[in-house]
Order: sequence, then C-alpha cells, then structure tokens
Amino acid sequence: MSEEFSGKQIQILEAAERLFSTRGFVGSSVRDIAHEAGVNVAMIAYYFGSKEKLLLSVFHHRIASSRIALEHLLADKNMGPIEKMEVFIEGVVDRMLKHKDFHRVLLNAQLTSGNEELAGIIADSKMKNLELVQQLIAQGQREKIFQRGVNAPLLMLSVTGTIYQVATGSAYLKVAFPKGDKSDEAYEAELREALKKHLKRTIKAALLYEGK
Amino acid sequence: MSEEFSGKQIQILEAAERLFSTRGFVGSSVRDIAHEAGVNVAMIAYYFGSKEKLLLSVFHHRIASSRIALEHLLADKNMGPIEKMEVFIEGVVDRMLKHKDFHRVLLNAQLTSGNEELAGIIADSKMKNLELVQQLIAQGQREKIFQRGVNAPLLMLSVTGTIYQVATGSAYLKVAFPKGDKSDEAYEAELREALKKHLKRTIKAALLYEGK
Amino acid sequence: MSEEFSGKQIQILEAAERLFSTRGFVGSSVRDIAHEAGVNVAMIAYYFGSKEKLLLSVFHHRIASSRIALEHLLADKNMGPIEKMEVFIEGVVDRMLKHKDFHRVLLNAQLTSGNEELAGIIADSKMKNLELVQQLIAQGQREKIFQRGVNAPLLMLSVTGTIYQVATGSAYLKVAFPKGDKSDEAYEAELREALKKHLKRTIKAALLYEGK
Amino acid sequence: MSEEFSGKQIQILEAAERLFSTRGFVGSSVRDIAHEAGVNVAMIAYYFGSKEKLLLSVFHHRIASSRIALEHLLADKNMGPIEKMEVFIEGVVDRMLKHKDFHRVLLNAQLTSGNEELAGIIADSKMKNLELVQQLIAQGQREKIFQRGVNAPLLMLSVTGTIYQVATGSAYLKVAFPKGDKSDEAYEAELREALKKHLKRTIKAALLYEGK
DNA sequence: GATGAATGAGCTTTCATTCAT
DNA sequence: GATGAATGAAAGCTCATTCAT
Repeated sequence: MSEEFSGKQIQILEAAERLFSTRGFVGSSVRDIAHEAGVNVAMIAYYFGSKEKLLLSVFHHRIASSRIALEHLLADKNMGPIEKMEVFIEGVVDRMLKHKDFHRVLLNAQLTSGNEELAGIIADSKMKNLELVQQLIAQGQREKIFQRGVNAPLLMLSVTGTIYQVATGSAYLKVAFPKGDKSDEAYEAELREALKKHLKRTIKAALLYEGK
Repeated sequence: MSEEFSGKQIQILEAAERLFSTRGFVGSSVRDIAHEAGVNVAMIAYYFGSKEKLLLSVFHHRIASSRIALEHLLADKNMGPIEKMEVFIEGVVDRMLKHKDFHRVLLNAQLTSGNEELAGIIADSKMKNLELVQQLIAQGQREKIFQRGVNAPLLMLSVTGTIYQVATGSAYLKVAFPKGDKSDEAYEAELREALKKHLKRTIKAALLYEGK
Repeated sequence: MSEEFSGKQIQILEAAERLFSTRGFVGSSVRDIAHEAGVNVAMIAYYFGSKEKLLLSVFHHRIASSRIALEHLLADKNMGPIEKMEVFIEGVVDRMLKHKDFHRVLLNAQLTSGNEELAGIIADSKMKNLELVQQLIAQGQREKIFQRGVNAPLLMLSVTGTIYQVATGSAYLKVAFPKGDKSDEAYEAELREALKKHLKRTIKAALLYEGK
Repeated sequence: MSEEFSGKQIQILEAAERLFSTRGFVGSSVRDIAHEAGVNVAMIAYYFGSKEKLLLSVFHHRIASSRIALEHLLADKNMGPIEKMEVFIEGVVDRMLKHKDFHRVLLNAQLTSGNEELAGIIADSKMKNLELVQQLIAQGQREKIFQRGVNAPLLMLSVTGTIYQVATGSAYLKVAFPKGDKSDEAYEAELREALKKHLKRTIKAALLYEGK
C-alpha cells in the first residue's frame, strides 16, 4: 500500500502537508516545501510534475492509507447499532485528530480549490463514510432503536463539522478550553476525549430523541 | 452603522469578500479584486493601505454590521429556554447562510492566517455567541429543563461546524442533497430549512437527553 | 529678491531641500516632501508644476539669494591679493557650510541629474566664482606675489572639493575628527574653523610655492 | 582575488556600476540593470538577493580588488617622504580615475545612502588611506622635511575631494578645460596629468610651506 | 486659490517551472 | 537519477501626476 511512494517522496509529501496545513496551498511556496523536506527545488517537479499534482499526491497518500480501516471496524462485529455508532465516532475522531494537518489541508482544499479532480476525491471519500453511516442508521431504525426523522447526511456533517472546528485549533478553543500548564500531549488527549464524549452523547441523543 | 466605509469602499470590500471566499486570501490578487470591483488597482492601496488591511476591513465591515442582532433577539423576550434555543439556531443559520461568502472567508482565515489581530477579532466574535449560549443553557439547567452534562463550548462548535460544512458547499453536499431542477433560490431555501430542522432537533435532543 | 517665492512656496522649497539632501532627488517622494512641508500633495504640482521643476526652484531660490554676496566682498576693497584670497576662502566656506543641505543637493544633482537646464545653472554659478578667482590670481601674479604655474580651475576645484567632502559629513570625518561631548554647534564651529585654516594655509602655499 | 564572483555576476556588477554612476542607486531600476547586463530581471535577485545587496556587492567587488595595491606601493621602497607623497598622489589619481564610475557610485552612496553597513565599508576604506598618509607625513616631519601644522585628515580630503570633482565630470570642467577636438582618451589623459601635476604641486607646497 | 480623490505606469521581488548537464 | 542555473509571469505596492470641485 505504501509502495506507491518512495521514502524521499513521502518525505516531501509530509513536508508539503505540514506547510499546506498552516499556510494553505497557495500560501506555501515550492521552495519552502523543498526546504522543509530537505530536498532540491527541482526535485518536486521531478517527482510530482507540478505543485498541483503534489497536492493531489498528498491526498492519495493519506486517503489510500486510511480508507479501509473504518470499513472493517464496523462490518462484521457483533455489535448493536448504538455501540457501532459509538465505535464509528471514536474511530473518526481518532483518525481526524491523528492526521490533523491533513484534514486542515482537506478543509482548505474544499474551501478554495477549483480543482475538480480533487473535489471528486474528497466527495468520494466522504461518500464512503456517509453510506456506512446511512446503513448503520437504517439498521437501527429497522430494529426500532433509532427514531425516524433523522437526517443522516446532515448528522454526518455535524460530526465532521464539529471535529473540524476542533482540528482548526481556533483561538476561540484556546479560550474556551484553557490549556493551563498541561503538556501538549495531555491537553490534546483531554480535548480528544471531551470531543468524543460530546459527540457520542449528542449523536446518540439525536438518534434516540423522540421529539419532532 | 455603515458610515464607516464609503460606497466605493463597500464596493471593494464586497468584491474582495467574493473572491476571498472562492479563492482564499493568498489566491486572490489585488488586481483581480480591483477588476471585480470595477476600480483601479491603486485604489485598494489608497483606501485600505494594503491587502492585509483590506482583509481586516472585510471583517470589520461584516462583524460590525451583524453583531448586535442576536443579543437583542434573545435578551428580553418572554420565552422558555427551549424556544430561545430554537430562535438562536434559526438566527445563526439565517445569518451565516445569508453571508455565506463572508463565513467562508472567516473559515479560511481561521485555517491559514497568521494574523494575530484577525485571530483576535474572530475569537472575540465567537466568544460573544458562546456567552449567550452558555447563559441560555445555564438558565435551562436551573429550571431543570436541560440536562447537566452538556458541554456548552463543544455544542456551540457543533452548531457552527455543521453550518460551515453546509456553507462551504462541498461536492459531497451536492451528491447527498441533489439539486434537481430547482431554482437556486428554492434549493438554497430548502437546504436552509432542512439545516435548521436538523440542528434544532439535534441540539434539543442533546439538551434534553438523559443518557450519560 | 525674495519676492519670487511666497511664504508657502519657500516652506515647500526648504522641506524639499532637506529631503533631497539626505535621500537624493529620486529617493524623496513628493508625498514625503508635502508631509515635511505640512501641505497638501497636490499643492506641489499646483505651485511648481512638477517634481523636476521643484528641484529647479530649489536652485533658483538658493542661488539667487547668495550670488551677489561674494562679488561685492572682493570687488572694491583695498586689499592685497593674499588677503583677498583669504577673505574669499572664508566667504566660500561660510556660505557652503551654512547651506550645507543645499550643497549636498547640488553635489547630488551634479552627480546624477540628466537635466541640462540644471547642469547649466550649476556650471554658470561655478563659472562666476572661477572668473573671480582667476582675476584674483592674475592680479597676484602681475604683482609678482603669486607664482606662475598655478592651475586656477583645479585650485578652484580643490577648494570646493575639500569643502564638499566636509559637507557630506562622511563617516570617515566622524572618526578622524571625533565629536566627543561637544555640542552640535560647538563641533560644527570648530570644524569650520579648522577647515578655513587648512584651506587658507594650503591655497596660500600653492600660490606662493616656488617648486615646479 | 576575483574568485568571489562568477563571470555572469561580474557582468551584472559592472552594468550596475555603470547605471548607478550616472543615475544614482534609486534612479537605476533593476529592470534597466538587467537589460544593460543582458540578463534576465529575476537573475539579479537570484544572484544577489536584492537591489540593496547588489549595491553592497559592487563595493565588495571593487574594494577587494584594489585595496592592497597602494600599501605595497609605499611600504618598503627606498624613497624620501616627498617622493613617496608624489607616488601616493599618482597612485590615488590613477586608481580613482580608472574606476571613475565606481567612485561616482561611492560618492553618491556617501551622500544619500542610509545603509550603515555601506557607510562602514566606505569609512574603513578611507581610513586605510588616511593612516598611510599620516604615517608618511609624520615621517617627513620627523626628518624635518615637512612642516608642523599640517592637518593630515583635511589634506587627505583635499586630495580625494579634488579628484572627485574631476571624476564627476561636471559641466564646469568642460568649460574650464575645453575638450576641443581631442579624442576621448587623449583628453582624459591630459586631464589626468594636469590633475596629478596640480595635486603634487599643491600638496608639496602645503607640506613644505613655512607660513602659519 | 486649494485639495481630496483617483489613476496608469512603474517599481522590486517572488513565483512555479524548465532545461542542460 | 538528480540538480544548479535560469526565466517569464505575476505578485503587492508606490510613484508623480491629473482632475473635478
């Protein structure tokens, strides 16, 4: 799976990801990326063809390496819909926060990129998750556990939207959740768990709630 | 309220907003903005000093003009907490979707801008809303209507995060909510109402849900 | 004589002189000059037509106001050639150091300006002095006081060249003539007197020296 | 000695020197320099980083290549102080007129540049010469050949100041020393010799003159 | 008489990319 | 396979000047 890119290529891809995530695609110069990756400027064109194609490669790199995970997680386990939903949320949160940089790049691309190929890749990837969730919800409804009237696509957006807000690490979050003197890791972990708890609670409520 | 900027300045600000929203800040050239606004390139420097300051002005323009709205909406009305929450959500959705472009700019700025002044403006603005919501929730809890255990800041992020996902108009959304042959306005309206319904349902559920 | 320019014009001329002297002609923007003079930007075009013409006016202003001085100083006095030369040198040093800024502008114009009208004005002005000095030297030679073999134009250049070097206030001078804790005025005066002494001594020596 | 800059770099440096010398630093655009050097505009940034650094490089190029010359000229020769002074003057005149363009750039920089690094380089370079001359004069005085009462730093300024006046090639000079129908080279040579003769005569006179 | 608004031309610098080796 | 050198295009910004009032 990781045979697609050589070591040096991955080195570049991850440097690009780091820069794209904080400065955006247009804001990151090929020179800076090369410098960050510790390679020659010309190497990027040499390996990826162009800056645009480098961005695409960043997506292929990350998406390829993380897609299957979730499918297996849910597919065959012997769990009820609620439990499955909890596992799904935990999985999504863990995955998105682990690759926070990449998801910032993704969000940015969604926001400003005109590249249609990219838009397709992103939509496809999200679609995969949606289908999963829709199946899961449908199953729960069939079993009369989940209420009718749940808007699955929007519920899906609520999950990812909330995580994105946390992943962007806005100044707002720093005020609302003061870091104090915790270590970076401790703070991150704490935030991640609070997020999981909040999402599980909220989504479960939405699925079980009887109101209109 | 709108005395701060002259007609021609507003013309520029809104052209900038439009471009920033689709191409990002770095991706929009001053020349393009000038062209979009139908003014001379030099005029942007003349009126705003620099591209960076133009971005700040875009924020001042929008934020100044929409801040007070919500406060009054909630302040003195004779409503119960649930009703208030519904009014709040409707207000936020309407406001954010009305100024979709601006909120895309905001999201982009949050994601990639290193500008501290800007980060401050954004955080301040969000903080205002959070305080409102926290008061609202606290009141509902005091009245034993809302459950304890609700994470107000994260709930807040779920609301804005969901709306952002809709506002970014991702390719995903176009697939999950096919436009069909509806007019732009009709489609927008339908989506907006679906979003309101979803959010009201979900947030209410989260506030009333008794589970852990 | 000073009726040529109004008060506000002189205000501008002297602001221009100050800026031109430290930043050069091209390096001084019309905006900066207007700001330094405390007037509107458009006023400079209004009064002088263009930046180039403003520079010319700076010359007319200074040269007109100082030309005659020297002629009278020497013309009819009842002095011997040596004494006259000393008076001349003192006069030139005083004049050039009093209007140090202007002479920096002049030197700069000589160095970089392609303006022919300006070059003419400068050459004319210098020519006046040269004629004076040549007459003076010729008289001294006729009276067998000054030696033959003196190169009058180059001697003239040695005088102005030396003063220019002092007027430019090079870093070199600050090292060779340390200011110590003298006041600005005291230091200037001391330097001026040292310069006069040096020039009188040197020029007299050159005029009286019998060597080849 | 000339290994510091590549052939193409020197090509640019000398084009810059030519333009700076006639139009000043601010008056010479990078585009013009590139055109004069027959290279691409971007190449200047590529090789020198910025226009300012290009100017510094012009100085390093010339100063490095001409510094040592003089020291050796004087150091160990078996000459009396007068002879040494004559050799010194001839050397300085030759050097400064050979690199007339550069010395115009230098004068201009002295006049208008705010660059401290540059000011330092210039002052250092002049200081070297001053020390040499001061030693030379002191030796002459010890040997009772030169008079006391000579102001060495100012004498130094008289030498360079005079040469600068000639090097600037003012309109005045063209009138006082008409070129007639001589070739450029012949005229230059004649002027150079006249200047040497004048300076040697004048400086010797000043050093030997007994008057106050 | 005096000026704020506006502008075309030009500035230096950075960009992604190409090419010869 | 890998890279230093080179470049056309475009960036943001400042300039002297004009013009309507």
